[in-house]
Amino acid sequence: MTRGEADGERPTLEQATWQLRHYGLEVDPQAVLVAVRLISAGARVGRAAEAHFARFGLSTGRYRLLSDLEGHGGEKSPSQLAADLDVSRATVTGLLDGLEREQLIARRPSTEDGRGTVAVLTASGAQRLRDMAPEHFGRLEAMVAGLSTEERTVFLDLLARVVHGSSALTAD
Amino acid sequence: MTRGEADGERPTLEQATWQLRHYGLEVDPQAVLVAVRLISAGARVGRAAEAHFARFGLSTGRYRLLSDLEGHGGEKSPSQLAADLDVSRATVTGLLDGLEREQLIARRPSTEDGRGTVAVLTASGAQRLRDMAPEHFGRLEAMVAGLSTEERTVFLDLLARVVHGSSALTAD
DNA sequence: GCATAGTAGTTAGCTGCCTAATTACTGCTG
DNA sequence: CAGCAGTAATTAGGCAGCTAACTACTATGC
Repeated sequence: MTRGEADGERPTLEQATWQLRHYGLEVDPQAVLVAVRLISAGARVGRAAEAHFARFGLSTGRYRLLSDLEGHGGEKSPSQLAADLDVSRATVTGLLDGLEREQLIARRPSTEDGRGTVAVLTASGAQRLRDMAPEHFGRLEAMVAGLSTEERTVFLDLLARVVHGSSALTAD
Repeated sequence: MTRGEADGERPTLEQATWQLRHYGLEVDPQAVLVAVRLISAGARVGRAAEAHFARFGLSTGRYRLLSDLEGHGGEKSPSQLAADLDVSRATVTGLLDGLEREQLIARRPSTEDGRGTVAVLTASGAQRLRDMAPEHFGRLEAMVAGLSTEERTVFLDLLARVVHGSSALTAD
């Protein structure tokens, strides 16, 4: 291993510069680095969290669903869940299938809407969340432990501004 | 819609604080926010890039593979690709299958190793990359256009430090 | 009050990622 | 040089996301 640094350093500025020159583009290589490394860092932190979920038989999607349900009194319709988790209704159906199989949630027909269903957090589901919480949040905190409070504030601001910039593009 | 801000602002500090109190944890809510919003921002920017790839019949994985191939003289073994893209060899097999079907790459048996194969970027593959490059990099640049050069430098530094913090956890 | 448009949830089928197992070959070691 | 550990690529099977299409029901508008 000649590589001294982990690969939060990839691609390098040189690689980005080469690439842009190769295509003959007048784009700031540093800007490209910011975008690409943000994607990669997010995925990396996400995978680190996912690894912990897996020990409790959950995935990121399942965890987010349970957690969202808990923060909402333990009951919510699949459509609402899809909207709040920013995934499709079909995905929610799949997540609920898995969670129902393990009895972490239950499905009840809606009393108000004949088409509707309500996902209900079961006692096991709530317990599962409680079991994994300390280590989960501890791990998240550990990942950003290298940043001071001030740096975290700056980071959140910069993140928000990049997200804002990307929304403009997404809103096609 | 009462929501004035896009959802780079979710979860909110209040939500994180509530959750940590609910579980009785002594964890800094701001630290949790940083981790969670980083994951979400990375995914969002990634999806924005993916939307452009889709117009050219590619996915993020396929694009990364083609691009990596191009940066390496157009030839590489699947194992090497898996290592460099940080995915499993099985995933590379799947990506190559798709790319080969569209003739963007070709597979050749390795001359040195009887077990081995070499993925070769075809002329169409190189052309595809050239076709999408201007808009792709333009979009990446646009997403970070809200940050000054100094802010980008700070951002890259902070990102690297969070990645470093997460590596410690991943290296179980 | 009945036809039609819209919405809730599911299903089917795609991609991309994973791990585990399989097959084919290399290379070391006694 | 025979055997065996290791590596290359694929295959099989799983999950999570997607879109599109379908069913069942609601709500609206003549």
